[in-house]
Amino acid sequence: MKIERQGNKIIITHQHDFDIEQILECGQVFSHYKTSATSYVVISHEKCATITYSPEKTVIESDDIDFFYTYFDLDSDYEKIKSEILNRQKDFSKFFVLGDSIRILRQEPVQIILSFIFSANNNIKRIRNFLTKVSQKFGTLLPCGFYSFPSLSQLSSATVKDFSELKAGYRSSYLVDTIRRLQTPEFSAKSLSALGTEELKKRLMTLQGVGPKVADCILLFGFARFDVFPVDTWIRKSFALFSEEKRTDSQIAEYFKNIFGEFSGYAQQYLYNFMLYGGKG
DNA sequence: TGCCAGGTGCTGG
DNA sequence: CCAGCACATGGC
Repeated sequence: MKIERQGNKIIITHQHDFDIEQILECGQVFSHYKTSATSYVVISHEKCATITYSPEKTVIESDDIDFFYTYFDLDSDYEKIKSEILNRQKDFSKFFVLGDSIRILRQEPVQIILSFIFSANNNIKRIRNFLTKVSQKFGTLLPCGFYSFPSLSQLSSATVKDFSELKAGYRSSYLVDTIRRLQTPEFSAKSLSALGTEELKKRLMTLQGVGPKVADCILLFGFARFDVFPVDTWIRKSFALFSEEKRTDSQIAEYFKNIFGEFSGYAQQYLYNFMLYGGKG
């Protein structure tokens, strides 16, 4: 893979480990828009990037290109990550078939926390539709023509009724309560980043609507903690490919973490993507 | 149409 | 501690 910087652009060629469709459509991010057959717009909090792509190259363009260099995890070596996974389980390569150019995005924690609270027992289309409505109601119209994901201060006035009107259902009160708690000292960015993975998971699980699975997704996508293995309905189904034994979600997570260790989060995302697109046909 | 979706909270044993 | 159930909503 070749990464080139030109002004406010990043140009990627020889794209062995970068496929923008795989990256954006693998269920890790919900605040992006397909603007044409060959372009996307991605929103992270108040930042916006335009991505145009072809089999030969991908061009990322933004007013804050440094931010998106980190966002797309361009410092990480995915050849190494994939080989580490294969070292730990030789026949895992079959799960790369439908997505071997995924990257784990470095997303904004508040956006991830609120998005994944809504994700529980829900489908990706509806999650995206809801978050778009939240952005339109509470966010700011950006120069790129899309709305920002709202800040906590923009959301601080939101009520249960507001979210109910946006069809958040029973999650409305979880969101309101979480928005309030995220503004308290125990959820300051500084105090959270000081915690180890297990301690941070416990802290996150004190939030309404955050159980073990949502907490793992927040750790992986919002805090770049890769020693987690979120178990959702697709991973639960996939476990039949690994063992005939009936296991609980936490036992399934432990099974995979024992194999993949510090690369668990990456392995989970490849397996999840395989099930999501392979399972549907 | 009924089942399912990147599950969680609550309750009873 | 764990199994079982209710839950808002809409995609398919």
